[in-house]
Amino acid sequence: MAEPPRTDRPGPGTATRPPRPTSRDVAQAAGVSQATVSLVLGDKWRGRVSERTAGLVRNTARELGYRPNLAARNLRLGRTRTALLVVPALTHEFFARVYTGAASVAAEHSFGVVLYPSPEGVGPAKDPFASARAALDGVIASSIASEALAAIRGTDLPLVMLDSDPAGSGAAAHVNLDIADAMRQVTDHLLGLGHRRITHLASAVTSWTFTVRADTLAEAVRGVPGALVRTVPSALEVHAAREAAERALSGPGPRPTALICDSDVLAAGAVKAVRKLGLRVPDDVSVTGFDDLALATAVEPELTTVRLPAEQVGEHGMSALLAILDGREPENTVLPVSLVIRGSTAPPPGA
Amino acid sequence: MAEPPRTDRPGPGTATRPPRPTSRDVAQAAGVSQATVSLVLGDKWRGRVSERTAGLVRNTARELGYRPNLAARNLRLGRTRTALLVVPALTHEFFARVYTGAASVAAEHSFGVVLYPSPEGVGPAKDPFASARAALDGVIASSIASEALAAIRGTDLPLVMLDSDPAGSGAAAHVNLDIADAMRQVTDHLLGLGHRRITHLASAVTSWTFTVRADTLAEAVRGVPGALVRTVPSALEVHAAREAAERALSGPGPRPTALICDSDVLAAGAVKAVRKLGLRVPDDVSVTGFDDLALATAVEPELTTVRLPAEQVGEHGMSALLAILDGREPENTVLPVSLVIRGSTAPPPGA
DNA sequence: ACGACGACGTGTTACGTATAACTTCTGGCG
DNA sequence: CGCCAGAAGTTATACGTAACACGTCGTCGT
Repeated sequence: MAEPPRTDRPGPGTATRPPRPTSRDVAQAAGVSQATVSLVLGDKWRGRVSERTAGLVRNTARELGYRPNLAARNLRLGRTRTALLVVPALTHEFFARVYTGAASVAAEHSFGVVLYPSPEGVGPAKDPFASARAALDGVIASSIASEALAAIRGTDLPLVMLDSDPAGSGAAAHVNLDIADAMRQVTDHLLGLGHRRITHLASAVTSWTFTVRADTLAEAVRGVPGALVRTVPSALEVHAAREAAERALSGPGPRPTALICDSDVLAAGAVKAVRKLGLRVPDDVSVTGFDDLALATAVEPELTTVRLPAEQVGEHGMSALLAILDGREPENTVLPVSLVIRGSTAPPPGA
Repeated sequence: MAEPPRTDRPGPGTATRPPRPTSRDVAQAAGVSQATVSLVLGDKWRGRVSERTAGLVRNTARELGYRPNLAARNLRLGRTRTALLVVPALTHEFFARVYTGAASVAAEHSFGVVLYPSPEGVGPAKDPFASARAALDGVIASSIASEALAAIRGTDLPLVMLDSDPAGSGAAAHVNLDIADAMRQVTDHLLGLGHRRITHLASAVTSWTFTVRADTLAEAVRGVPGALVRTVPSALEVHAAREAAERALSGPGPRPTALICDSDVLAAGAVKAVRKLGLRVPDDVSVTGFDDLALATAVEPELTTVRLPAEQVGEHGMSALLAILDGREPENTVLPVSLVIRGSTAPPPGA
């Protein structure tokens, strides 16, 4: 049924639009000078313009439907009150939430946020600015390819990095999640339940946040007698994860009793794999996720996972950028995370 | 464990930035006039500037790291190559995908897309432009509150509406999904399996797309002997949906054998409700979704649902806007949808 | 030999705003 | 009466770019 899109043509449509009124038009209509209009509308008229004139100007502006020309203002002021947010993909709920947080703080300060969805992973992402058709005051970047990072550096725009390596990034500020602590909590939880054979279903893309997880996990089990960790990489997609998890569970050697997944998406795939092999979660195999997406409570059993405060990441990132633009000292923040224990983890069978 | 965020202060940080080079700086360095630089870099020099000079200018520009000042260009040209996309919330995968589609078409034409996440449902959303700190060429709006619509009309910016009532919206173009056809396919599928007692788990927000679904469903079962449809509204959230579905399944009268949900999110909640009552999907109760989100294949059983081409909605919307801005006639499009049959539907028990 | 024409550029202007610097007027005070 | 201070505006300018309308050659046709 590959029915083609139906299309038809509407009426005349393109009406000729009258030119937008400028501040000079308002001035003329109100019988004052353009400068006065600018003063009044810019709220800088205290002691410079009489109350009566100010009111007159404001009314005239409203009647004419005056809206200031942003391009002209930006040119005059040399800043745009606009920040660029660079993320791998908006369809990942985590990044959508980061955007939401950043945009809400921005709005409070009359700032805007434009997005540059850098192609996932190592994709081109050569130049965020070829595509970002806006004048920018600063950049907030998350999980970004190094070529893109270089392009940003070349612009000498202030840069805030999110959830990425704090060392040598050249960023003016960092907002990080306490990923190491998160992984430690997950590991402690599983070890405490009695699990010893653990498989780490990891993201195939290697960025700082994922590297830290693997390293922390390795370190956390060191010295625990009998503990054994294996790592299996997977693309961040349910069915890729299902296949990877299936291989991990049915491979040679003793079957793992717990799967630590780098994302709730991977965990959902892992759950499907367990079921497909005729086993049950959490009775036979425990599964943990990461992120606490909406997905985590939509699947069954609901996922034990790490709640990452995505909105806060965006909020703090934007705040840091605003501080920099204000000439203030930005704060490097490390946000705490929390383990949310739900139904996908339990003691291993026979414990 | 409400551990507060740790913060610390980085080094000096705010280095004094050298002023960005302008086209005049490039001109001086290359020993030509600013006009020539503008011609060369604007690719309008064919037959006006010698090949050699053009090359010289381009090299000098690159060496100085020249990037044109967008604000100045926008002021001069009177357009910004920027569109505003108004959506309820980016954290809904559907809208994130609409954005992605719109942004990709925009990028091909050196356009940018800025977002205005209008508070969901009837929220304030008074003025998309108070928050949209960008100069705009046009607006694309989806599922928008009527106050916001009025604010947009007041700006005489060209408006393209997505998935909304084609009648009397004042939009210059519409991109719609064939929602009625979608609901007809769902209904036919379930009726064909033998279902007669059907509950419609509907969205509590009443926008065009949801109204059409209810109307179409009512019409589709008309004349089918014994067919009975009830409607239960719910917020677009898994747990709200679970509770609504639970009430629907355990209420008085004969239990429905099928749940038609207005969203995969609602369907996921419905599945949980069925399970909680000790019943099975699809053996005891069939469940259908809408949207075909990632969620649809993450839950078990995988959802029978309607695939909505979200990216295409965004793409067509942006194309229509570009057409309008070009002075061409925009196309009003109705995109076809398709029913995806997976594991959440089956014949009713005892059929 | 002379005018015309093409090739190659340049001078100049306007876009709409914010603001520094200047003018004008009124009243008050010595 | 003379002068100054403040109130209330206005004039003028710059931000960086794009593009229109000219200039200035050298060459070619007749």
